[in-house]
Parts: sequence; structure tokens; C-alpha cells
Amino acid sequence: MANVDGEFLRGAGSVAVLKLLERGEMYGYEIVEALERRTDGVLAMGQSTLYPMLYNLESKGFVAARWDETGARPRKYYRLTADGRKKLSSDAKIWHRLTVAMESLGLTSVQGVLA
Amino acid sequence: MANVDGEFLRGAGSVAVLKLLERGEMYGYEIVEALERRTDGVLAMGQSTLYPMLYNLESKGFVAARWDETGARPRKYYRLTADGRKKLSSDAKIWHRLTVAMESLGLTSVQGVLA
DNA sequence: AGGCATACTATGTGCGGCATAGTGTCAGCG
DNA sequence: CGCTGACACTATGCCGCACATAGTATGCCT
Repeated sequence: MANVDGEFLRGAGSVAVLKLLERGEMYGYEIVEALERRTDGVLAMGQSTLYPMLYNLESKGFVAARWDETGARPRKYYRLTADGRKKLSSDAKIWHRLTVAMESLGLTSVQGVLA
Repeated sequence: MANVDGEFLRGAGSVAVLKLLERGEMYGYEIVEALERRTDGVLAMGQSTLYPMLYNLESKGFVAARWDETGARPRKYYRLTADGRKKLSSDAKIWHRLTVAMESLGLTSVQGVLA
């Protein structure tokens, strides 16, 4: 991970990916770039993080893949499965609860971090 | 982990502990209970998670320990070191950036999670 | 023609979270 | 007055994720 640097997104990474796929299918390289762009580099994970994650999500049935050979380069498009949607919904709740818990400890102080 | 169940707090756990220790020294068992109570069970980590974490933080110089034998039971009090404060400050920023990034993906939607 | 961006695959390592297990003490209850 | 359970810490080991590294191959730009 680039900016978040470390252990902070053990689960955060995969939720982010599932969330991206909620809108429609994407291929690996595209996901890496979208995460980088849309989170201002914070969730910029490398390919070496994303691809194994995708394989993992696929093996668990949360995403499904489809090869597209029509374009210039072969691309493997991933989409959310029904189980993936459930997983996303469940994980989003967990994420929310976690942020609430952290806030109750005084973390994520909205100001004071603006250095 | 109890409620947050899974991989969501790779770093979150230790930040939470550091944050607790910011107020003053605490012993292990007390930390477990404080986390459980103050986060409504969300960050309820067991002893098997906390103690190794404390050893880890101690080995890195972020916390320091002191034995107190005066009470009924011997207690090992942990306190934040100067480095620990720096670490906490740094991690809090990272945590904040992470939540911002997740929000920008549409996660932590304040409503819609109230199911 | 060569280098860079694109796009995916493969392999291996380190470490954090956690389960399990074990030690000992103190307090309350019958 | 012995038992049970809450208190408090230590020790060991597994598993899976994040990540580094490396390798393959194609298309585009200059």
C-alpha cells in the first residue's frame, strides 16, 4: 500500500474493491487505477496486492470473472456476484461500526489532523 | 475480535490501544475491558490479541511497562513513551485519511446502514 | 527500433490477529 | 472451608492478508 502504508486495510482493501465493482464490471488494472484516483492515492494498492485479492474473492464466490479478447489486449473483467453483494453490504456495516467505535475513542478527530 | 470480526483492524487495534494509553497508564486486563466498554463491544479484543500486541508495542518502544506489586494481584502497567506519542499521532492521521478515502468511495454512508 | 504503459500470472515472505492452553491469586458462596 | 469463577498474565503456534519481486506479453509513441 502506498499512502496508508501498513496494516490499516486488512479488510478495507477488499471492501473498497467490492464497492467499486458494485457499479459494474471492471478489469484488474482498471481497479488499481480507479482506487488510486478516487481515493487520492490513499488506497493505492499495487498489482501485487490487488490480483491475489481478486483471486481470493473469486475463490470465495464474491466476484466472477470473464475474459474479453475483443480488444487490443486480453482483459479479465470482474463483476460482483449475488454473494458478493451480500458480502459488501455486510462489510460496509462492519466498517461503519468500526469507524463509530474509533470515533468514540476520540480518533478520527475531524480537525487537528489537517497538518 | 468479537464484533468487528475479521481483518478490519490490522492497525486499528493498536491505534486504539495507544489512544487509550494517551490518558495515562493502564494494565492489560483493564485495557481489554475499557475497549469493550467504550466501543460498545465493537473493539472487544480478547487477551490473546491484546497481550501479544502489547509485547509488540513494547519491543518497538512505543509503550513501556512497570510492575505494580502493591495491590492484591500483581499488575503490569503500560504507559505511552515519547515515541509512542509520535506513533499515535502519525497513525491517527493515517486512520483519518483512510476514512476519508473510504467515504469518497461511498462507504461509511451514515444512513443506509441502520438496518 | 526501443522504451514505456498496459495487463495478467506466479511465488515467497513477514507479521498481525487469534485460538488454545496453562499458571496463579483473590473473592464469594454454600 | 473447599469450590467455583472472576481476575491477571504468559506461552505457543496457526492462518491469511499485504506486499515485494519477478516474469510474460502486447500495443503505442517517438
